[in-house]
Amino acid sequence: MIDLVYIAILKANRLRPTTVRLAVLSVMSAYEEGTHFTIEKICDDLASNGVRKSVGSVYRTLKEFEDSGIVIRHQFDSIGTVYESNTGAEHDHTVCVACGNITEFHKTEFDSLRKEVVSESKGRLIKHTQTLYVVCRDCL
Amino acid sequence: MIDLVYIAILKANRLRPTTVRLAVLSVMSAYEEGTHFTIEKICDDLASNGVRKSVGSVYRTLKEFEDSGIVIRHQFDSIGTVYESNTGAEHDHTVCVACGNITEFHKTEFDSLRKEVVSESKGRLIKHTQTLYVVCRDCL
DNA sequence: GATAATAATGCAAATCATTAGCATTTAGGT
DNA sequence: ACCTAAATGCTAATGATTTGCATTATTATC
Repeated sequence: MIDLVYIAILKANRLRPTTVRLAVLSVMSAYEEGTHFTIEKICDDLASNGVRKSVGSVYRTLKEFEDSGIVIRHQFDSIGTVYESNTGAEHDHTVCVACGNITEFHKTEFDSLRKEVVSESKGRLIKHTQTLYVVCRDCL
Repeated sequence: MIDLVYIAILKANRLRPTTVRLAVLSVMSAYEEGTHFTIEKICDDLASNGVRKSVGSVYRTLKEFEDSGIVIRHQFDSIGTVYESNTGAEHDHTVCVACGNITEFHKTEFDSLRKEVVSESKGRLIKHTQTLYVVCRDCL
């Protein structure tokens, strides 16, 4: 069963392997790596697969996944809340203000600059967000 | 009248100098530069000054100010929506996850890195946001 | 300065995304 | 299989923000 992988993921996070959670993991796994998706998209995809689950449960599930680090939640201006699978790879985002397309980038130079800023203020860095709002190549 | 300055600001943005707008500009001007404030704070301060205005009007006013570039709106994780007067000076933010204190910083090196990222993807940069979530010196 | 045309305001209802309560169902250990 | 704890569905509640509309204020015109 393919579900074994999902069950393992859930167990690793002390979450019981229930139908909602397995189904959400399943539709998520069909997305390309780096895909950003909404709660609504998950619900639609569940429905397309003939899985009828309540919106409330999907909200709860995504929140549990966020708490467990299985997904990361983002809030982008004029886009709203989106999620992505957490690959563990740090990255920032570009959002096209014309088409809404979201991409990721990573430049290590940013990290050292951020460390500088935080050490100058004598604080401790917990996390960061950086988003570049652009008009992408295709929309230009 | 001190109001002359506010009237000028509003006229420059094709906004009629009405009591709500003047009052909001007035309470905003009492804040230190770099202060981040909420709608609720504005409403409270209006009330403290004996100015009774509807919440709806304050929302409308702040949106108009945002559209005009008089203020900038931000959405921070676990803090929500805050505004600040737009001084025209580009900057990013640090938010203390313990006390909620918001500070600003600017490092030009970030700007050139961002330009690099955008030019590599052949897009055009419209704006950006960068927020460092920290535990500040005082909270450590 | 009075007046007509236009914009702004207050108020309450509507909206939107998200959360919570509670009765019912399901999973895990024994 | 059985019991306890957790998960689910459903609906109502929430909180922040927006909107419709009747009333009031501002501006441009005479």
